[in-house]
Amino acid sequence: MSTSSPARQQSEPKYWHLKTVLAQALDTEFSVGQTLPNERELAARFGVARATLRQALDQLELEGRLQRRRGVGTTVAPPRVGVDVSPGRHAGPAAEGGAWEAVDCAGSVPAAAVARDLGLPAGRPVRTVHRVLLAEGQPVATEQLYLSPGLVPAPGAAQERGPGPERARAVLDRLRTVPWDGQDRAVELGSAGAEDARLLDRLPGSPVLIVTTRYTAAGRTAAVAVATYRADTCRLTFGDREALTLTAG
Amino acid sequence: MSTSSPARQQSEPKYWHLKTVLAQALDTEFSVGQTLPNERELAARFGVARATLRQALDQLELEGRLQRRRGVGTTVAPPRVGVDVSPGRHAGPAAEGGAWEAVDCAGSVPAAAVARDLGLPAGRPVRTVHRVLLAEGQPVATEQLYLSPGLVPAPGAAQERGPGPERARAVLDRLRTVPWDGQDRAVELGSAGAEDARLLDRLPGSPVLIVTTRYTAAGRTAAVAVATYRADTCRLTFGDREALTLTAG
DNA sequence: GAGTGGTCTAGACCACCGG
DNA sequence: CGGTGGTCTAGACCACTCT
Repeated sequence: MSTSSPARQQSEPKYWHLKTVLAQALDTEFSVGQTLPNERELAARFGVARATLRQALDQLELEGRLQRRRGVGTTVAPPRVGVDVSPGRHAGPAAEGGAWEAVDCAGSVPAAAVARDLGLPAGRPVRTVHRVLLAEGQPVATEQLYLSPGLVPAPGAAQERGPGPERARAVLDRLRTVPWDGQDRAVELGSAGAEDARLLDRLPGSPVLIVTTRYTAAGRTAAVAVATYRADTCRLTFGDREALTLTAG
Repeated sequence: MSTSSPARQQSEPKYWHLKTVLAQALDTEFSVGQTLPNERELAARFGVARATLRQALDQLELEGRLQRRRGVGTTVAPPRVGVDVSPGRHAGPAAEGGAWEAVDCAGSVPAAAVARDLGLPAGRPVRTVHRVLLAEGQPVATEQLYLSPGLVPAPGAAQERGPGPERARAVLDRLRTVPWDGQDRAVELGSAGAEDARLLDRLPGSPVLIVTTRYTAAGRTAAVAVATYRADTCRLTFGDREALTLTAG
């Protein structure tokens, strides 16, 4: 890192250098949860425009090192929480650990790609279970579980009238009786929609990890789960590494 | 989308609405590979400042719908390519599909977290194999494979003198003879460092998916791979879904 | 109401790519 | 060289949270 090294690349952006300096400061001069000086003061201290400082903060937030809340301030984020997303051989969508909390069950129109996976025409509503994953008391993921028609019997009048969470749990119970063949998963980067952002206590457009799981039963895709994880606070784990199973790490 | 809907949320940001409009235009009026009007013209056309337009484009690029190249322009991106990252029971780090290309083998200092996984003191260099994953002719991921000392014998003088790729392949060959117990993986969001960005043909700071794999042999972590995937162009798949195995999907 | 981060503007200049 | 996206500025106002 000596400045005397010859023929360095031309013009390192200010925000990049700023990010490096800030990252080092976070390691040495701040502790988790501590509040940083406000953006206007930081910008002045470093002699840059606020927009430039924000570019550096944006990246640090993306890497999960900072947490910003409007009206409150910027704090040093704790290490990302590990969330186990292992396939688990013949487990169905309702067989996850106990941290998922059923929210509601209703009909909704899946995205075109999901409808295709289910072998249905686009635009048609299907029974959908909505769940939220809590880690350390905070919601870190939301999931929409789209069910193939006829997978579970139509709900009785009793459950249909009940409150949302109760209806959802009733459907999940029935899903446990389905003989599942297997599943496959995909992870990609996305940005939170308005609804997901609200549930995750983030701003719309925040980066999220989207996990799409296809569950197969009787030789075809019978359910598709689209889970949206906060990218700033979550690390998805596959395998037996230290992940939150019941209590937090 | 009717504006007459009552009690909508207060003040939708301009860039958010802009993103929605652009996303729809991409679906209906543009085809993959097509070049969009330049940013100054788009901003003028929508009656916003260029910075605001760029905020919308940033999100669309994050979602993998656009591809921007300095000095060239903004084009409509093809669908993300699926990359299989399935664990594969007792496979070692050298047992992947044929798309990985060995680049070099040298000594390097792993990050503190990696050193801890390997049971080594921080700051100590270890033998490291560097690989690049090509998909459709383009590099989409880079990987540093950190090896526990003593895992493979010191290289003979012949390989030590050879060019980088040859040295790397020689080490990978030796790794295939190691009896591996298993592995576990974690996926998280990060931003590309200067070196990774160069190899992936991206700007520093670009969002990447970081896959950390720990390989165990003889009951302990004997190798750690840190792979960096372009988040804009890659979808990581676990399972038997349509992923690129030999040729592209 | 005071203070924070989020949005937005209208410019300027720079780095890079292609012809 | 001209045109593109990338960086940067110095402001302004807004939405939100807390007191």
